[in-house]
Amino acid sequence: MINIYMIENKDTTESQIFNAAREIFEEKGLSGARMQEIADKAGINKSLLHYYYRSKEKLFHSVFQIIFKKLMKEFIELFDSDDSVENKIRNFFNLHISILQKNPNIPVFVLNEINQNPERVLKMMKGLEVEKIYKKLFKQIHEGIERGEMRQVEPEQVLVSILSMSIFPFAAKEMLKGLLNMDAQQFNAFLDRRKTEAADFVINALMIKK
Amino acid sequence: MINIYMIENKDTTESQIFNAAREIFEEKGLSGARMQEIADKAGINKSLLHYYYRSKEKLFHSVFQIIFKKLMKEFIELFDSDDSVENKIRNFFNLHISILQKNPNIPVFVLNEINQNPERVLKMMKGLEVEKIYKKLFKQIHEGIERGEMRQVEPEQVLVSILSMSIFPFAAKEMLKGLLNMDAQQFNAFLDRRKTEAADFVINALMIKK
DNA sequence: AAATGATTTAACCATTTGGTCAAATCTAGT
DNA sequence: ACTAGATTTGACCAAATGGTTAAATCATTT
Repeated sequence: MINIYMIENKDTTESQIFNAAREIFEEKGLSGARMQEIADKAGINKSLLHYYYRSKEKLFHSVFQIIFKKLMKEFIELFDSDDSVENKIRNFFNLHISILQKNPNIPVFVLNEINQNPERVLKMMKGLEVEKIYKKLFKQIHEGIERGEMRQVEPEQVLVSILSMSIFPFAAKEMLKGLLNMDAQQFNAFLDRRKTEAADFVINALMIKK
Repeated sequence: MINIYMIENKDTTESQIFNAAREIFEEKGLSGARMQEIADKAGINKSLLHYYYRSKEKLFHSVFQIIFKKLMKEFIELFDSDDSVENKIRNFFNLHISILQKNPNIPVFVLNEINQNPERVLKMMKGLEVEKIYKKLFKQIHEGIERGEMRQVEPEQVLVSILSMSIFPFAAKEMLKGLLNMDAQQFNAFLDRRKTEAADFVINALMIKK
């Protein structure tokens, strides 16, 4: 079976299949994707898909699992550090928006599948130490409030706001482009500015100014 | 439970079909929905679907159009008023989160379809006066900045942040429940608190305190 | 080069699915 | 009651789709 480090290896048939499947599934979702289309994109016979991954469901599961776990690991690494809250927020928006600019389809893909099949995702999350995403951050926020440096906020709300502000613009990309009347280039520049603007926004919402 | 997204006349066959289609499409999306399933839910024959709506695509289009336009109208009404920025923000989170609590599937449904078929959505938006969503709000923010009451923010970023913070929690609902270890009831209470917490958050991010 | 096991292909298959059609039934106007 | 038009049904169809299978080909070992 494929693992996270094999995605890059473009030589093997298995990774060719995997990468083709990843592209198609990201674009069209589970029910929208066609096995024939994946085979075509991988440049192989449809039977070969079933030779490596016995069914569409299994192929999808491998693809989804790897993308989802990678995403979660990024969140965890960033928020589980001993860095200051302010630095975590700045680094998060910077890094995370940059990653999604290169993989703009991931948010809708993941959100859609989560809604379609919550059990799968919940099971996956149990395998990861997801509480690492917020454990330290929440403690830091509580301390900040006690010290009188931060407003009386609910840490869960802050975390959700941070995730919202970085993920949603990608999920709603096409709508926002239409709404704000931007072309692809302008929207990309908007996202570049957002890396610091969103961080400033959150920090100002959080901190009590002197 | 009756809410504004249901079409008024519940008696006619057409509205029965429409409501069944709305439920199934919201849950499973265009490619995931089955005409037979919609017919079953409407309590009618599958042929009747094709009698009223000639094809799956046409049925989907009617459903999507109505949901999307209603959604946009809400945004417009709220932001196009002469209310203060602060009131607009408070009213928006209050009203919008309440509506989505009753229709929690709409965000993923709409976001997914927007990504699948951006042209359809863009065409729809041209029919509405979408610029009304931000025209007055942006002017108010610019004035607030000039008066020294608001930080030097980019109005577009603020609008996107507001939309993110209210819509994303619904799109990511199942993931957030898993992440924060909440059951349905706890998550609903979380959303209730969010109506004011999110508004406070944005207002604090925006305003310069004395 | 023969044998063996892994990989790849082409031809099929069964089911699902969106859609059609002609007949039946119901409704309203005369 | 009769007719015309709208509504509803059940039987059917063609295409699409996920999946299977047996045979062919390739690579490796002996």
